[in-house]
Amino acid sequence: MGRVSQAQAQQNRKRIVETAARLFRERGVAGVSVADVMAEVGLTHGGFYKQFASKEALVAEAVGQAFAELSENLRNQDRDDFVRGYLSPAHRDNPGPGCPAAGFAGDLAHEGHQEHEGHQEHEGHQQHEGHQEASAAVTAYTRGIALYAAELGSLADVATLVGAMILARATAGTELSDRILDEVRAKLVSGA
Amino acid sequence: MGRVSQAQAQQNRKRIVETAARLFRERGVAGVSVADVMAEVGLTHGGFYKQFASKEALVAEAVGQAFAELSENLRNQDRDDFVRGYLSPAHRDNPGPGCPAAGFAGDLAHEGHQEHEGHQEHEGHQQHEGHQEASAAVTAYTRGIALYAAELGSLADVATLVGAMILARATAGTELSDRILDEVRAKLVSGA
DNA sequence: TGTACATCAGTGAACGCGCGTTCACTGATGTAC
DNA sequence: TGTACATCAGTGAACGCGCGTTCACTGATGTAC
Repeated sequence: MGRVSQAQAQQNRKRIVETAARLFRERGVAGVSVADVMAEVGLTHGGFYKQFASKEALVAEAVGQAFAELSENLRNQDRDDFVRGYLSPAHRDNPGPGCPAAGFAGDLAHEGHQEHEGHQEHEGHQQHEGHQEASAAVTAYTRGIALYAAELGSLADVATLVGAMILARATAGTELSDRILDEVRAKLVSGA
Repeated sequence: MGRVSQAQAQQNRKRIVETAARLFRERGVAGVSVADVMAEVGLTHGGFYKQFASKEALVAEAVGQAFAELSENLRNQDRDDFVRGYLSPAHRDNPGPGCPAAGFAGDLAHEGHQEHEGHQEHEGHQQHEGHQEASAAVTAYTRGIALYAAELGSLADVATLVGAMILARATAGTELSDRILDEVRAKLVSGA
């Protein structure tokens, strides 16, 4: 296939971000290759770099996209309904369209720790005082968490929800997993 | 170097597990190669498979080791002290000897999701009904969480602690990160 | 207690594989006239 | 409105690299006598 209309290209780009946002939450960033995302959209992997500078850049956009979806969700239901849906087995077993704070946490957890990929010297800046600029993905994530807390009213409750979902997923298939959801729901939802 | 005494070999094995338990928490399982672990211990990577069946087996042992360390920790101080230490910037910035529930969560989060590594057909069992046996690492993790909850007295509090730590680490370097620790501490510790 | 031999922990090179990224190429789109 | 040409989104092969794992080899350890 040769060139494609600007409108089509723009739509393809959008679908790449949306698909990545879902796949990354399902399998983790490391578990999804650029080729996987492109194939799911129906394109070949080579064209990816016409739209994005790197996989890392896609991750950052996907994080932003996922939090935008969440924000929509939060505005369309009251707190208790949201919390009940959040702490459901359905949400635990279907992370694709689910919470980005829980879905991306594992991939960003170790971002601040030196030893990672190439990175090299990163221009002359030589901020060797351990300062380390945050990646675009981390910045998007942080903004998302702040927004989350603002809409839910409590930063501690966000931590509880996200912790419960991460633990419920890590222990999925066991009785403990269900108990986590139940006990936290009992604590966060007034009427049950 | 040729053969080594059984005592020495046993000690080497132990050091490999302890080193892995620390490095995995610091940089994530994917961020630490078998060669990294062996080099840190002072050995070459080839010998690894004389002691372990695979990297996956090491991960499982490392998870068990880390939870054993945590258990020791929990028994040696009262609840409020533990919680205060847990929600400290020191713990956030130094995950190596820290909480395994938070340190390994990111690596086990997507274990239950089909698409992973080779895995092949895994013998004739053909439990294709989506059942998927839990990996040894997930089993060790689940046991650890249960023990954690038992010693802390509340599964919901474990979720809150772990969620707070994961979010604080993912947002490390921002003002929000400190706020997470402060607000959750205020909620979980009676005397401030 | 000594001696001869088998064992096997550790070495270091090599293998396969997947993935992020690059690149020459294609041909429809967009634009200049 | 039509024609000529430049642009550039998408294609598919290829590159480099790191990592998990394997393997022939070494030589000190453990054991049998």
